[in-house]
Amino acid sequence: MSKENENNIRSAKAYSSTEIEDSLYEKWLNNKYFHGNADSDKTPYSIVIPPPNVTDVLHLGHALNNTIQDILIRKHRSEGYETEWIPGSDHAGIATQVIVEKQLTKEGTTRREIGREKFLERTSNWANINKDKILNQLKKIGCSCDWDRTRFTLDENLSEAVAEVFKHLYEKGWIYRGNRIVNWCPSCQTSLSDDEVDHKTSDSYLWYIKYKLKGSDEFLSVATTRPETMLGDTALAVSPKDTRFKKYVGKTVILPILEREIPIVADSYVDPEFGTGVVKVTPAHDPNDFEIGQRHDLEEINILNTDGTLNENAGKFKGMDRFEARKQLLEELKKRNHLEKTEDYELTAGSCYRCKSIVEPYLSEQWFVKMKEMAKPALEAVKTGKIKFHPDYWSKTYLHWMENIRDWCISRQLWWGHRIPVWYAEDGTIFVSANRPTKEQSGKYDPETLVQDEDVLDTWFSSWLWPFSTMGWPKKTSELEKFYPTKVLSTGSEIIFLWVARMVMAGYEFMGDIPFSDVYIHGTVRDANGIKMSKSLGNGVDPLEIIEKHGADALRFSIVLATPDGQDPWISKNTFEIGRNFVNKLHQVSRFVMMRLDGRKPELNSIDDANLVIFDRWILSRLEKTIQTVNKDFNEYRLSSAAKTLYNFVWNDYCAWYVELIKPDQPNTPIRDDSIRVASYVLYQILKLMHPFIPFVTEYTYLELIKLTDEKLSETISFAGWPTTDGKYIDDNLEESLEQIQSIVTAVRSIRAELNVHPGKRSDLYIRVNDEKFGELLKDHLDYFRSLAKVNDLHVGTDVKKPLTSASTVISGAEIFIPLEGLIDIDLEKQRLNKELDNLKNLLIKISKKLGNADFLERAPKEVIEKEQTKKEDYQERIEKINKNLEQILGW
RNA sequence: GGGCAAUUAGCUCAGUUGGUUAGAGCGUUCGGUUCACAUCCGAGAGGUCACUGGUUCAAAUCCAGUAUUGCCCACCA
Repeated sequence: MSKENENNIRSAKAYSSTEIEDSLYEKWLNNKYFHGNADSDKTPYSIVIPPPNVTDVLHLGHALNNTIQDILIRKHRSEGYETEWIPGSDHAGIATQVIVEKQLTKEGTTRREIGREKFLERTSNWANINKDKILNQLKKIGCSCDWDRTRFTLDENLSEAVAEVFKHLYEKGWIYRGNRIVNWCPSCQTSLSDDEVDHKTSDSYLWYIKYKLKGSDEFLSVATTRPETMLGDTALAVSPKDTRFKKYVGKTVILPILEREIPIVADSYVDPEFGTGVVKVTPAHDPNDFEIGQRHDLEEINILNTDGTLNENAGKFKGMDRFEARKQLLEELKKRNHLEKTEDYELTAGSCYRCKSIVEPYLSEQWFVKMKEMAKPALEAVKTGKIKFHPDYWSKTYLHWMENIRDWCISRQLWWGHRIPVWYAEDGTIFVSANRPTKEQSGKYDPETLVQDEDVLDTWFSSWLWPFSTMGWPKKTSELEKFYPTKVLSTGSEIIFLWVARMVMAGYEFMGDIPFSDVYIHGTVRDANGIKMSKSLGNGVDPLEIIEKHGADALRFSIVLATPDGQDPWISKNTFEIGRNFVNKLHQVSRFVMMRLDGRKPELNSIDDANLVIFDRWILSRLEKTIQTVNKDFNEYRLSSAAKTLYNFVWNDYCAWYVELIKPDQPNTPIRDDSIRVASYVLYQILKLMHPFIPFVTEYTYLELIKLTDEKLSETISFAGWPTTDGKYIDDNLEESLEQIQSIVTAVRSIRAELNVHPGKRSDLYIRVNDEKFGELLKDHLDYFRSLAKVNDLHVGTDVKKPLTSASTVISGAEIFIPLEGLIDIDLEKQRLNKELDNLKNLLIKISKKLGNADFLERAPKEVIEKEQTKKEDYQERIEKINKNLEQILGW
């Protein structure tokens, strides 16, 4: 061992992540380990990142999601796949624009004042700064993305893809312009998709308004939650089955205040049970009324301006804000005796997911995409298992939505985004083109007179192309050839519809193939009280703070461990201690093993197993089982389980038992050759297995370890390979034997602790075994567990006699005596034995009952009965022995 | 209203084809200056597996219902 290396290993008692992580990451970048080669012969394994919004600073949800992706990528990189993880970010239309507009408001100006061009420039600058911040945060976490292929949804090529897709769908007749009721946010001045509207209940009223029948003194009463919309009423509707109102259908009523004549129609939408059984129909301001209007050919009267004030159709209420107008209108109705009554009512109203304003259903001209046809193959893909959800139950959610899919409103009244590639001539003729059409394209129209649509496309209209637009589509690139389709998409459940489903549709429509075969849905990160973490609530934990304090490895490992498969993790700040402690533990045991090689060469790639003792073989058996379990967990996307499996193997099997077992009983003696070789071999496998989870400490340790060997090994653990297993060392009998030894050690420790024997004090140990074979096993390996049980002289055999004053305990197959002259409190010892006795007696009663049941004996499988029989005998035997020991105590 | 999930120790969770003395980590109690690690080591206490029925020789595990919680979807003027 070199002096420098020795110093490295021996210094730094506790692991210090901060000194190590940044420099390792830089090295990885400089060596381009993360770059996927599109011309490689290796099997591809690719992932596209769910692009974080440029408005987001990294929160724990990102940390979790990106750690998951990095684990999958790193694992497959180790396995020898050509991995490609494409990073990037999303321009996040509304969210970004709202932030910049807020800044403008503070500065006393508005976007309209500074103009489109300036506004976009400013927004773009802001987005670029934030974008870099976010991507750097991903680097801090250790994400092994291919930064050479970093993308942004507004990149030139991605914009080209958007325009191409728009054109393709338009020409296919699947994009159309329609008059539809959209959700309008008067504050953001934009339409919102259904998914962007939050529905919240609040205490409100149900107002009953009386409409006078024309040419009669009769009135029809109508219940409404939004009285101001009556200004846009163009009909009343009743149920066709409602006998009460049959006679009125076809007649007209006089709309109060505006005195407009409107018809009474019959429509099955109306529920006779609700309210008065008569509905006011406002086609321009309610989606259901709009449909009634379509069926009955009713006029659509819009009474609102885009900012939520009332327009000229509102008569004297013109110019008033919608809520003020409601107040005044109600006054007026009351005055004119048209308000019959007012009831308390729990109202559900839509609010803008961003600014929380109450959303207005609003009639406007928007662009839509027909979805029904595209949904068909996407539906099949999940039904037939071509695309699998993990956990599987999310596929139900997906299918349910797909089966009831509705057309997608893709226009947004914003400036920040992909401008709709549509140009209008004065007579309304439409040209679809990203740039101003040329003379050849525009035919008889002068291109200079064409005007581009003012609106931009929904943010998701670029996101849904992400799996292939990031790879260069519509160009035919080698990246597409190599890395499409990707393997897995990892995301939260909240965007299964918004994003996942649409990507599947786009994949089929534009690539003719699925975009990914697996969808991994992870939980939503919650705080210690189960509340969803969010910036606005201020209950978020900053990942960077955790990294600074405990290291990225600790953050990664903790959060994966804390996230149950398919469920929401509850995270508090000390959640991360588990990872920090574990990383330190691994670091400590690595130091120990490397030090205790004492200059000998480790064996890393294979193990000479000629002279191995039981403990060596045991840890190899455990190792192989661990590899198998971890592989299985990975196949099922059970990352939390994989982490837990590794945690237990490293901490319990390796550190607590194996490393303790191989420590010589005498100080300053080298560990026996074969055991330290096995220890270093297993350590090496551990590093490889753990690397996807905790990349930094494992790389650091790996680099230290390979300095000690002459074996030709990769310069980075990234390409060191994934541990293989052929089950060669798996030996259940041997594991069972070791468990017996462990239970003896534990039993001895337990007695000593309960009798308050000082941990440093050694004592003799007598073990009376039932059969000689077990005795031989113990005798053969005395030295190796002597120190664990603090034993001086050890007596093992079938005929060992119990020393006069000794504590005793009984385990399966053996009786254990510890002579403790003068140290034993007789009452305490009696208590101890009686407790054990009671426990066993209860078990015996239960099992006797079971074995006394004729049905059980008749119907249960033979093995089960035999097993129970053996257990019963074991309990009986132990009871007898304890009884004897108790009797003996009485003789003291 | 519809759908999906969850309910196991004080807390966070395992328990994958029914047979375990129902486990882990944290917390808690007791004891520890052993030359890898106090970010540690050893030992202990702590559970009618939400409730009620059913299926079965056998249920934390399967079925039905109830309750509570969370999420998603749709929303009745």
